[in-house]
Amino acid sequence: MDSGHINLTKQLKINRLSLTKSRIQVFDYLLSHGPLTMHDLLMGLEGTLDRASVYRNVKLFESIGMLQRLTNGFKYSLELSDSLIAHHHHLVCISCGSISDISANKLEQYIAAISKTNNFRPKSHQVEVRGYCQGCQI
Amino acid sequence: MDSGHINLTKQLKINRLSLTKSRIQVFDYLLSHGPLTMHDLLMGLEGTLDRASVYRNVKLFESIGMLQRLTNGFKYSLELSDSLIAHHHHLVCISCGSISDISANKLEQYIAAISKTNNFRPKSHQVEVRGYCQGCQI
DNA sequence: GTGAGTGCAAAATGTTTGCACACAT
DNA sequence: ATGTGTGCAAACATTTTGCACTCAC
Repeated sequence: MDSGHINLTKQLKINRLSLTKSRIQVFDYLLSHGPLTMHDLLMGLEGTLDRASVYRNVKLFESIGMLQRLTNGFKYSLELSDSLIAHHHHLVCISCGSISDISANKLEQYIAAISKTNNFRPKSHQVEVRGYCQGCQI
Repeated sequence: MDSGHINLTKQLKINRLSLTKSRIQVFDYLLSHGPLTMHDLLMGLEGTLDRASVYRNVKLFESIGMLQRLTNGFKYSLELSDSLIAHHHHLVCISCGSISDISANKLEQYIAAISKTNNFRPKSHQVEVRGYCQGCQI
């Protein structure tokens, strides 16, 4: 899907970086799979792409703000940033490590309201809820 | 200071874990040095404590909810969690760097509600709003 | 006394780097 | 054409594990 690469192409162009096959592959994989561990990303691209290239491009995407890293215990997950996908927050399972996205409009409203009450002009915010996912509540 | 270990002792007892010298050392180090990288923690305890024990106890503290890992730029930091220090959130000014505490009951309630809707059992959460404080909104 | 916790050293994992070749512009 | 990006393999860093010994209860 070329249409899906518009953002990638644009971001790379802005930063005077080449649009390469590797970068498209990493981007596509991130786009089609939610928050991913580096391990999963490496596995998903194994055989197609060298580990070093995955690391290099993840780092590069991070440095130009296309990608964010969510830490979770000793592990972390990767996902495209808000500028590329809809703004959302996270439910992090402290048992199995899975991370789910949640969109919570009311939460946004409350944050806006609280900020206003405190004469604060919000620019960005981050909400992370840690606990047990459905499968880990045995 | 034995008084500082009351919480540690209690938490360990609740979880039927031993109060050991290593655990006291890790706890004390976290208590006296705010958010820390794992590397800093290891360095700080080097010579006193084996790396493996630090990892094991950090993991253990985390598993019983005494310790939280925070995203700090692209690294992670460790710090004692809300169960040991007063729960609150932050308004971080990206201009002057000032940080205000906020307590937001509605936010707490809403986070609980969202979790329920998602069949998620929350244990802790973290909210950070970044923006401009009153004095910096010129 | 006994099981949980520790240090040690080695293994397993995860990440980075140097270099020669290949590809995007 | 030429400088950027890549694969490969080795170096380096981080985290985990097995085992025998020690300590907390």
